[in-house]
Amino acid sequence: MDFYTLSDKGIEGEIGRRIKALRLRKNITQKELAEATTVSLNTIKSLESGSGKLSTVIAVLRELGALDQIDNFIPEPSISPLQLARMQGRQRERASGGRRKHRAEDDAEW
Amino acid sequence: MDFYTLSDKGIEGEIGRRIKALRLRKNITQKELAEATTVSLNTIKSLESGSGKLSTVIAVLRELGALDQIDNFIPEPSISPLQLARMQGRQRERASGGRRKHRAEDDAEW
DNA sequence: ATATAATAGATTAAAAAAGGCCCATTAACA
DNA sequence: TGTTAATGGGCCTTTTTTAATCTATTATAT
Repeated sequence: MDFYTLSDKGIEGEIGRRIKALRLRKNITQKELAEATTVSLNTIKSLESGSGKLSTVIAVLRELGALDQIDNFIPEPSISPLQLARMQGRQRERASGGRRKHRAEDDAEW
Repeated sequence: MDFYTLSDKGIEGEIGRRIKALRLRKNITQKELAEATTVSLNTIKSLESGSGKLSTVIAVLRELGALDQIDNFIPEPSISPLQLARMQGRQRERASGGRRKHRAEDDAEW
């Protein structure tokens, strides 16, 4: 599935559908899920239709036993040897290049 | 990394840190990211500290070129042959068992 | 070493989500 | 087939997020 072909709204909807599918696979009702996560039934409904807070997603995924997926979601970005060399081993804390007239094309170089 | 050992707040923080790391890896400032996603600078700050809406996460991940990760995040749940048989091929649309006195232990059977 | 851009934090108002409640529809049970 | 629990949608109030702006700190380029 290529999410880049979808609009933001489209992606939200797809995520909602998948969460619902996860819940149904465990045969849990929205009400049960709401009670288990201590969020309201309304919030579960909204989430399954695509809108909600990040914290809600996390609470629900925990209850559905799908928390480990988050690791793939936003993986710990690894540092390229090239960058590591350029920065003498230190981690960059701020984006930079601001004082340049024309910012160099972002080097996505690896 | 085992997210189940973290609290919800802890996970939110970790996600924020990873998004920030993704941004820094591309050497983009918060301001630039805000303009590119048409969300405010404030919202980017908040997101990187762990709070925000699902829609904000999506917009930011799109801009950072990490949208494809969502597929792993909440994978399309596959149906087990067992369940498929029980339901005569139809997809379940509602959780059930509600009319039972004591709900059977959720069969996570595959 | 200095200058400055990047970032964190705080405040106020507007927008959206969350929470609680009610009503209508219908999938799934018996 | 009849019953009813599960779900969706609306409405209202409370809480949280977003947005805009300002101040303070400090990493980074020169």
